[in-house]
Amino acid sequence: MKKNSFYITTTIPYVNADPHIGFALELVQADAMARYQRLVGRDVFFSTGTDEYGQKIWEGSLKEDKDVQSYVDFYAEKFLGLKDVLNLSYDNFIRTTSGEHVKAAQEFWRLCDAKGDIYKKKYRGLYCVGCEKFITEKDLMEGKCSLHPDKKPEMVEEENYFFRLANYRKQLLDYLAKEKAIFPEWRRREAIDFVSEGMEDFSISRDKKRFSWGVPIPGDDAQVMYVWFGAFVNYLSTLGWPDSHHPLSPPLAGGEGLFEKFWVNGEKIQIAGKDMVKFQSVMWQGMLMSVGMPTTDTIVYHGFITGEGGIKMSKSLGNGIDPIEVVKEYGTDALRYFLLREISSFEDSPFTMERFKEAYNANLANGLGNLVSRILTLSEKYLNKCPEIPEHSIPQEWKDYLDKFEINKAVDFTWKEISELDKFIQETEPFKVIKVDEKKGKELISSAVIRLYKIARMLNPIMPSTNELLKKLIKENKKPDQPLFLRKD
RNA sequence: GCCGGCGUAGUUAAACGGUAUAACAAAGGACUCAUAAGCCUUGAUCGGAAGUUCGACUCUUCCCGCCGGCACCA
Repeated sequence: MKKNSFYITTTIPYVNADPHIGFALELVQADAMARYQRLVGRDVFFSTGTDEYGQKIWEGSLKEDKDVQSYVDFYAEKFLGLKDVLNLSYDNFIRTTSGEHVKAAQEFWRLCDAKGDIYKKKYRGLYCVGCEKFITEKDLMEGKCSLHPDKKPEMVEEENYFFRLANYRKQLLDYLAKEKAIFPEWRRREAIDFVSEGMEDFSISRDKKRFSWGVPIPGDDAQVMYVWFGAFVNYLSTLGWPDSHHPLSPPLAGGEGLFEKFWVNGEKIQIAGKDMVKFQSVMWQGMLMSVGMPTTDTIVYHGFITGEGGIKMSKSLGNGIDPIEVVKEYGTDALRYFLLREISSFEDSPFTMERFKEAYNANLANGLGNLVSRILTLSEKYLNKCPEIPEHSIPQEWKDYLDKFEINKAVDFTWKEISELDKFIQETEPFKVIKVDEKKGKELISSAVIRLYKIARMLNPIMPSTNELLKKLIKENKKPDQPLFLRKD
């Protein structure tokens, strides 16, 4: 039996660059799942936000010669702007620099500390004065820092706080033994391997002497929280934890707050990139175990968007795609369509404008758009009003796909219906029948309209605006004034 | 090096121990309600080699190529 409350989050990106297409994918996937769950009648809370603390941010602000707060405000604004660009339906946007979040992160720290899972330990590592940070083997070139070969790396010792992740090895393995813990299923092995192959405690603080842009640690002025530790807590602070009364929502019926309703009693889903497995499915789950909170039910990992031929997108190659530019030219729903259907839900997929245009012309202009014109032109001309639409006509197969997070398959299914409806018109020829047998012709047209409405319903999570427009046109029995999707040449 | 994934028509993908399933692109055809759209027809011997089997794209081994993980950069 499914829980009625459904909670879904994305990861929160670092605000040191413009939003890229990969994060747009994550947002749109989460949004589609949130809309789907609402469609089937569940109570949904969908959260996203930005991670604004940490060394990279600090360095970024110095580079742009900006005050760090105005630097993060500037970039956070861009991420907030995606709400309109991508037509997102999130319920809250949490910034890690917000007062509520800082408070929550500190409270979480206290709970872990009270449990005895936080301790101080000396950390020894190679420190590069040029980089002003610890460097690892990978950064070394012939024993010297690759960025500062003139400066000799020093062995430096620093005392940090550590989290006793290793205490939770067994519990984590039990957690990861559940098939539902990770989607796609085969990524679970990666997490299990990580836990069983000598997973160690991890450091959760940084010395303020080096940088201070982080959440202050309760009871220790000399250190700030390491970004990971604090950032994870956004999944709780966005629900108003630890306060039971969140400004977003007055206490719910029965005195239950958002945190209780969604984190304690709801189904909890996180969406993240495939590089996050050990962070989200291991460290974060270990932290939840420490404070005795329920773990995340399922974490769904998507692949990366690449350039032509599976090559990583990068500025130097100039093969990057700006989601905002795509939306400007093709519209929000076209981008959502492409991300949710043509990009694999789980694996890496290439995104090029050429590919995008082909998919747009074939499936949106020639496919959906043309079908809508076809049917509504006939119905406007020959029917007095919209035929009666049956209440429940969402196919179970479509729901099954979405329940497994196989968004592309759900969209494939929808497009198969579109193609079959095209064939139905081709074969039954209502446009001819209507001239010789009015009753039969009207029946055929009505049946096409009803089938189109069913398709419109399935568009709800994928292309929300198109879904609304289409339902409206069908109800009003009007053909569109302008093509839904103009062909691009 | 170790662990895992991948390599199928021009492209993106699917399937299965018994002679390969689609979509897009391309070419040709009959039609016309529609956005010169839609419909029909046409192509791959499955990265390479060997083996198991009556039979392998599907199982095993080796090789080649690509990708991810092997933690504190997020």
